[in-house]
Parts: sequence; structure tokens; C-alpha cells
Amino acid sequence: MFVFNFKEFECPFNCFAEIIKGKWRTGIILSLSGSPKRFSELKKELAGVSSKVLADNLRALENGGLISRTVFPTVPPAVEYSLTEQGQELSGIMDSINNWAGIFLNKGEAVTYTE
Amino acid sequence: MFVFNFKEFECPFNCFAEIIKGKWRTGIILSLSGSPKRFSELKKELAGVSSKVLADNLRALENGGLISRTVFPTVPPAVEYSLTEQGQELSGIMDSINNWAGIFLNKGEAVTYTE
DNA sequence: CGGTATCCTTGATGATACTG
DNA sequence: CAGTATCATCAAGGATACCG
Repeated sequence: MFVFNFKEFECPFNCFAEIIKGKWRTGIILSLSGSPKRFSELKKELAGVSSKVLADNLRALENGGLISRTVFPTVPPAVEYSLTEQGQELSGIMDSINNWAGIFLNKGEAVTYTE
Repeated sequence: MFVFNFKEFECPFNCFAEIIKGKWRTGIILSLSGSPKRFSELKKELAGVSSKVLADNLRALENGGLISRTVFPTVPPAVEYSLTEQGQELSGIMDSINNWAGIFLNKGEAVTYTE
């Protein structure tokens, strides 16, 4: 699998777009902003994601320095994912986004589309 | 073509993800945040986009209330796209994103934008 | 438990041609 | 000028099977 290096972008916004790209990465960041989680916990929380796709995206975010992966050498193995410092800053940005979109959605109720 | 209604999302972040979805919508918003632009100007600025894809995305953003489309009944026809009030608020959010990503790209050091 | 390895589907994008 | 109509392409995502 090809993992793009986020840091190779010239344009900051293209970099951001790559980071949150696809159907699952935003959910991963949001979930980990609550607390560190194990692979199976993430898979349960992100209802519908397959192991392959979840692993692919976790690898991309880890490679980009936004999350970190800690292996506990127990039997059976336990792996914990958490946000790095940069990942936590990103989750702050996502809070702003969440606020804006929340307001946007409420304004939407005032709009009447008569069809 | 199917145009999703942004306002139908429950989750604000999914709503935002849908709004900026794909390769071109962020560029459209950023371009229009500078000044209103005509179809051909946008196409020139977003190097590589096809008429079809540009039109599809403009339609989606217009439908979502983020940009507005004004037709001047001249010959040949002139059409101007601009941000709505909600679109301008979104571009403010995108500025925050741009700042964060700029810092991220410089590995955590403060970025100074001297203009 | 936490993944990989394959194969397949699907939808966004791109190329090209055409039009009021 | 500002699109629409078709068709082709390609990578993200999903299904399933398997493994240390």
C-alpha cells in the first residue's frame, strides 16, 4: 500500500485535505481525541469499517505523525493508538469545524426549499 | 447527477466533509474568497479541472447555499459565482485550517506570514 | 487480538464531443 | 461563454479468507 507523506505538500490546505481524506480518518481523530483506543475498540466505534481499511488509515496517520501506535507484548497482543501532540492540535481545529458546521446545520432549518 | 443536500447530515463534521469533498471544492471556495469569479476564470485558476467536474461541484456548492450564481443576460452569456454569507464564514474556518497546516508543515515551528 | 493478502465494486474524476 | 452528454479510468473502499 502506498502511504503519502503529508509533509511533502506545498499547499497547507492540500496537506490538510490529504490528512483527513476519505471516509474514516476524521472519525479516527475524533475518537482518539476522547481517549487512546485499541484496534478493536476503534473498529467497533467506527461502525462498518473493515480491518483492512482501518489498518490502512491508521498506518497513514501514524506515518504522518498524527497518531502513535504502542504495542504491549502480552498474549494475546494489545495495541493502543493515541494522538500525538500534533494530532491533538488537529483535533482542536476540528472542534472549530464542528462548531461552524453545527451553526450551518441549524441555519439550514430556517431555509425552506419549496419543491 | 446526484446532488447531496449538505443539511441532511446529523453529524456536523460529516456535513463539513461532504462540503469540501473531492479534489476541487476547497480550491473553489478559496478562489471565490478572493473575489467573485466567472466560470472561465475559475476553470483557468483551478488548473486541470474539466468543465464537467467544475460544473458538478459548483452546482453542489450552490445547492448547499455556500456559493451563489448570477447570470448576466448578455451575449455571449456571463455567469458570476460568489460566496454567500455562509460561504464566507466557511472560508474563515479554512483560514484557521491553513494556519494549522502551515505550522504542521514546518514541523511545529511558528510560521510567519509576512505580506 | 490485530492485523495481511486478494479480489471485486463503485463513484469521483478525466477525455472528448457537442450546444444554446 | 458556459455549460451538457457520454464514455473511460482509476483508486478508495468493501468482502472474504487467512495468519502469528
